[in-house]
Amino acid sequence: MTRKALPQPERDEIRVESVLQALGEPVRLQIIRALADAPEGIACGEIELPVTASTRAHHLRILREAGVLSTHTEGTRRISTLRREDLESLYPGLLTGILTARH
Amino acid sequence: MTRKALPQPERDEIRVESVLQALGEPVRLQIIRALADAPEGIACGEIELPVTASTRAHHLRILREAGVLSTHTEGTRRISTLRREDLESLYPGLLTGILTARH
DNA sequence: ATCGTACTACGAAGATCATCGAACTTCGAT
DNA sequence: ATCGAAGTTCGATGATCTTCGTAGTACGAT
Repeated sequence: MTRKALPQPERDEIRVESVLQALGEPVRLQIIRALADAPEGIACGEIELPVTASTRAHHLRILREAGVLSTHTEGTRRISTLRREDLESLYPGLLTGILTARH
Repeated sequence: MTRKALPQPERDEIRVESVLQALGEPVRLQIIRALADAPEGIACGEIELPVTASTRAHHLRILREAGVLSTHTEGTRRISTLRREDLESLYPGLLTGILTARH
């Protein structure tokens, strides 16, 4: 089984603006909440979403390029995980603030 | 001198999604940073921004309707203040996280 | 080697958004 | 009562974004 990480910004390349823009979309917020409940990561197909697979891939790419999540391949699957440490170090409290919100 | 508050959502009507969407825009982030440095509030014309007055008004309205800031009139001027308490209570750490970010 | 699964990349369509100028309102000052 | 300053609203324009279907890639299993 092969394992490969997809390109993503280094911690010091992450910009608030991009992170907030990435998070300010309902579907992507849903993805983040799903990932928060799965520290070991989730395959993108496993997240229940009201959009097609290609749209799903689009949103995951935006989140990854913003630096919000990390993705690596495991066979044909792509496992995504929240970049909790990086986000917490850059914007302490932001993630928690978002995740603890009533929804 | 007349004083009147402009319509804005109650604390329990504020939605994360709207807040994040409001904050995920460069000009609006600039406004928030300016407001954070002025606890007593700022007249919208006093914030240096690379946009015209009407665009400025547009952004302030979005921020107000999202529940991020509060606006009241003072004569012909409109003073805006960050809704720090409400935001801190709803999403603890979020504002601080954003404001302490390198930019 | 062929097949199915999981996912991505591309191009198009429609929706949403930022921006502007022009017209209008409101207030304070002359 | 007229003027100027501060700010808003409206409609239009162009840019950006979400969404989709189709076609394609990569991998594991048969």
